[in-house]
Amino acid sequence: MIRVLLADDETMIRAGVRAILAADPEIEVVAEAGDGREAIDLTLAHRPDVVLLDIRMPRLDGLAAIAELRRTAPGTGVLMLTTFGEDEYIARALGEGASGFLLKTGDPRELLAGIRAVAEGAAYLSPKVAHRVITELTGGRMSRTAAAREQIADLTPRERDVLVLVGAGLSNAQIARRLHLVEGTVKAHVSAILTRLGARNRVQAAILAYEAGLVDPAASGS
Amino acid sequence: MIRVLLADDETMIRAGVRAILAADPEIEVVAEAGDGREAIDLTLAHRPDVVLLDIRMPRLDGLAAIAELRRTAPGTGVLMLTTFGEDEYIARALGEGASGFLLKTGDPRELLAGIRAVAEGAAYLSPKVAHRVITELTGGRMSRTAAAREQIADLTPRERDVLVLVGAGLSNAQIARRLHLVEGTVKAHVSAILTRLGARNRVQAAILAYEAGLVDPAASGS
DNA sequence: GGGTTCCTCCCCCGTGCGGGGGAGGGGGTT
DNA sequence: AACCCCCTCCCCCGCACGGGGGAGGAACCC
Repeated sequence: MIRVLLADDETMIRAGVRAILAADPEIEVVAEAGDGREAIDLTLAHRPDVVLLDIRMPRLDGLAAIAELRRTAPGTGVLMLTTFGEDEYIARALGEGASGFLLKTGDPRELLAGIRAVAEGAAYLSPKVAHRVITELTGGRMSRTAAAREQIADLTPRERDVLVLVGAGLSNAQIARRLHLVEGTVKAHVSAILTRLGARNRVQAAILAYEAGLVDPAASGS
Repeated sequence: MIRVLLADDETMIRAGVRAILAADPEIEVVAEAGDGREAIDLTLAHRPDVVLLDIRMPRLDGLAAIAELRRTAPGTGVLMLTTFGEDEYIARALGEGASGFLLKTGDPRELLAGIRAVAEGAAYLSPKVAHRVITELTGGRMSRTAAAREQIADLTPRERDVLVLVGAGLSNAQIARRLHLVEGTVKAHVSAILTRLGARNRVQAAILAYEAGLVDPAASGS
């Protein structure tokens, strides 16, 4: 028997999910919450196997609730419920410790499959977002990264050297010392970089470098 | 009916998987391959819904096979089979386009659940590796992101507003117009941001904002 | 009431940034 | 040979940036 807690501020959604889950004899909804705070309290009281968590909720939103749930009830699986188009939260939610993602627009069978998977400790991503999420997670931000890489590809090698250091937050003088150049030369390179990348200032160039994966984050501090 | 292709160089594994899948009336093993090359040829010939792919195989290993499968048979779901301890391949396999991961030491029900999930287009990660993989994937930048988030957390709300625009590459004057402020006020905020974040210039602040997920990439161009 | 923090705005001032243009040498291609 | 691109360095110049310090009003807490 899989015990489920259902947290969503929209009662219609709760009713729908409850109806779907009622059809499965192995799944039992033990409690329902209307906001994040309540979801945490009821989780501690009922100790469900899986918490279905809406991302947007009053008082304490789903994203913040995950972190607290992972601390206070580490054995409980967290499955996020989301509306199509809220992709930007997915990576963060997974980072906070969510085990899966379901689209509210998805097939009822996905809901059951997702709950089963999470109850066993597995991770489950809803079909329509699975590929996007994986490429985003593994790629760093693949869609943007691709564009950034293309732009950076037609920089000269030396310009890329300079761009890396720009991306680390170094001044032209610091870059000059690092590359054994005169500051004027660095300025010339930076100007060339800006025009080639279509960036208006070094901050935008730095962001592009960062998106393309040129920046070694460990070096950002030095 | 879910059509499955089974690719593994060890016949014992194939026999075991076949036995498990035989118990499920909805799943049919349409072909078996002993190496990666064969797996690709048979996939093109039989067009299965899901390919179960061992990571280590002769001729063409599983990792290389994924990439080719994604190109030649994009509609086919790829589910990796792995022995415990091969974690380092997981991230790369997912990056290549695999939809899931199963441990050979796992419960038979995981195998069935994973195949069903992947057949529907969802992603499935085996229980014992799910958490590690997610933390590793998000962790690539999560470790830094966590630090960046903490630093940014103790900015005032208004300072975060400014930082977002700094991260988009806007000048102080542009930020002032956007926020209906005088440029001097923006400069005061930026100065405060730099000292609080320990950044030496706005580029480093922008990188921190970017790492913390504050920057909306769509806005970077304006 | 006094205290704090935040937000807003003001001053001055030094310097780093970014655009303009030019110039020389080296390494390619045609 | 002539050509083009890359890398290096030089000049000037205007402006944006970043640090310093101060100040008033609003909101909060003790």
